[in-house]
Amino acid sequence: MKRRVTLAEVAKSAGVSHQTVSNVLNNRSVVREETRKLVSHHLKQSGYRRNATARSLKTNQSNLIGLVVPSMTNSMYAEVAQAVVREAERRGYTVMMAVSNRDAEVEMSVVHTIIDHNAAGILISPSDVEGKASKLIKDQGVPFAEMLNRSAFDMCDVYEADNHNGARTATNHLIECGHTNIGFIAGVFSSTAQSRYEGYIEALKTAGLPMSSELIVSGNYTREGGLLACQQILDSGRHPTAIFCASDIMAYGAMDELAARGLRIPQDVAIIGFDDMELSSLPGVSLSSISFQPAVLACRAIAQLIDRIELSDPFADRAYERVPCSLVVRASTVTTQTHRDAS
Amino acid sequence: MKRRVTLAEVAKSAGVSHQTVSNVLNNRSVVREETRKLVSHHLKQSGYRRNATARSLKTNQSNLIGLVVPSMTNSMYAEVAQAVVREAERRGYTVMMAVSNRDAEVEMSVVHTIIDHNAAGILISPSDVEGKASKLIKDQGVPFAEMLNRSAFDMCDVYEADNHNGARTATNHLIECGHTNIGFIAGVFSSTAQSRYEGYIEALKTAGLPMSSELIVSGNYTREGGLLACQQILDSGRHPTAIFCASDIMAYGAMDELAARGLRIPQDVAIIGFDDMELSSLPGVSLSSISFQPAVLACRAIAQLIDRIELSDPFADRAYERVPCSLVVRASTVTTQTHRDAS
DNA sequence: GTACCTTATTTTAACGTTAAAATTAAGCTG
DNA sequence: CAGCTTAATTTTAACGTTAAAATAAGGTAC
Repeated sequence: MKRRVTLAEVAKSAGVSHQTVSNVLNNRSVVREETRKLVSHHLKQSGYRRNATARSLKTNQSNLIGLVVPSMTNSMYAEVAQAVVREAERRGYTVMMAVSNRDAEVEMSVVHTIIDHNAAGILISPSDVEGKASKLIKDQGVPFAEMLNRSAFDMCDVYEADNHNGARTATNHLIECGHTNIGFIAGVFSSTAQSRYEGYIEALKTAGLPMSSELIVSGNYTREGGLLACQQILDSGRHPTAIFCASDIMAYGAMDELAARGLRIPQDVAIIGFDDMELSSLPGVSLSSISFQPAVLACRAIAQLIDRIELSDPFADRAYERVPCSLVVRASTVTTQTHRDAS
Repeated sequence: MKRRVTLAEVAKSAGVSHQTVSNVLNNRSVVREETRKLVSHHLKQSGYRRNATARSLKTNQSNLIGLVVPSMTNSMYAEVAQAVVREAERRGYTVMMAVSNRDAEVEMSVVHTIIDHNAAGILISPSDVEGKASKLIKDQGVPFAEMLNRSAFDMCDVYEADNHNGARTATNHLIECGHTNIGFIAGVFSSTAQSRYEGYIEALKTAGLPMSSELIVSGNYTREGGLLACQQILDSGRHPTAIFCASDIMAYGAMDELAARGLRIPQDVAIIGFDDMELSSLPGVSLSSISFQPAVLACRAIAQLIDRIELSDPFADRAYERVPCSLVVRASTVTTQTHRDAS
């Protein structure tokens, strides 16, 4: 590990004190123009780079931001992570990334580590509904926001999709297509999963349709989980003609199972997902879904978080953004070619 | 920002010196058992957490690892990132994530930032074939490895797929299916793209098939790029009956275009990709591809990097792992149902 | 000519930790 | 019991930076 050039070394070579060099680096107006030029020259020549660690220790503010997501194999979170990382880069911040794997204990641990590194702010998509991690962050006084999921800790900025209305819209779409026996593949316990469940229930109620617990099975936000849930629903003996999946990923698993049984989509069973992932529009997939642009949401969240960090504006109102969802109809719910990709 | 408990404060409350507390924290054997217990108790009670920044400044070693990838919307890199982040977490490291967006200048900038933060090591999937970033990292004496791509800088650990053989296998598969007019959608300029191109060429040559520059078009590793390249190939007037795409993502774009033109896969045009992404196995997609488990590769790369950091073993041989690729045949190249998913 | 600004720069101290040196206490040896 | 060894602890200094205080030089007012 090669030792890097320090401020003191540059100072010596330029024949000034280290503080003057520091002043030049930080654009303090006290420095005489002539001196500034001299020092700048030596800075450039030496290839000097600020030691972010030392700076962070002294000023007690890093330009590190923590990002905690449940998973990254779900391409929605990958998109979100990319949006966050790039916006952070643009504004001079570096992202410390952590994956909680939907485990509350892991989540606490990574949040601790992030705080240990003196993060200036944290963006979290909480896995633990109780909000222990959020409480911890708040206790440590670190600016933060919740994203795509909400924990019981209800005292920070929240950015989420309008999951309830989205789920209702999806279910209504199936009802409008004439389905009366509609299965639901739910997510794991989380605010988002809960809202989507409630939206589904509300739509059924409003339409006066009966609901059956046998038609509601929980997946675990994976393709495999969707497949298993689909199996269970199909084997329930309730003969569903449509299934609403709380995420596209799980819908893919359901499609696997339907294909394996030789059931046609949508003639035998219609399918609609949630998230409208990139690949749902592939011609061979053509999965109807609920769209809400998570990257845009993430971008807003990180931008606002950095604003808060830099302005340290504790009086700004707590943000609560709930972006609208829109229905994307594709071949998995309607047969007429004309309606395909009516996004 | 709430001030955190410091070592000195714990020392005061326990009635010992700060150094003793430090010794307890670092499990130094000099501490008397009785004292250790006393201090441990006060540590726990105060909720003390090590200040990673201060520690890093003093010891000149952080437990931060930089990860630089070209993109994250490509789910292959998302998988890789997840693998790296989780293995790093497991070993007590935190990942600073950066996206270069395939821009050499951005890449240099993020690498600089990562080094500024005193990263203990860096894992990079270089975008710049010249390897300026790799040279910079090496110059700064930071342990690092290249992954999934190789730059001209040929003096570090490299982990990549056997792209050449993979591409040859893919092309041979098409040839064995009876195709003689085979298009190629290439990647952008990179070692990986180059190797895949060479594998394609070699297969054609070996089979004694003519090659045409009109059948070789470069995409940019996006679905949109694949679509445009496919258009160009189909409009060339060379009537290809099969297309080999240097990545699954681009293959998806090609499939979009084929569907738009009403061409059947594989009857009119067969398609094979590279990377075997998760969703290529969806029943409606069924894209034949070349598989090589990037997450496994990434996991090996990060594990080895951490080993190097911790053992600081400069005498260990430079690693060069080139993992084999395997052919996955699906419905996009063969019609018989029996061969589907013969992974 | 002394007192008092203003401007540019330097000196000192501090952030929280660890390494190294110094101190203290206790035990042993001949 | 002087002299030495060992064990446990404390003191000092340092990592590279920035904040705050101190200094120096030059100008202005009366």
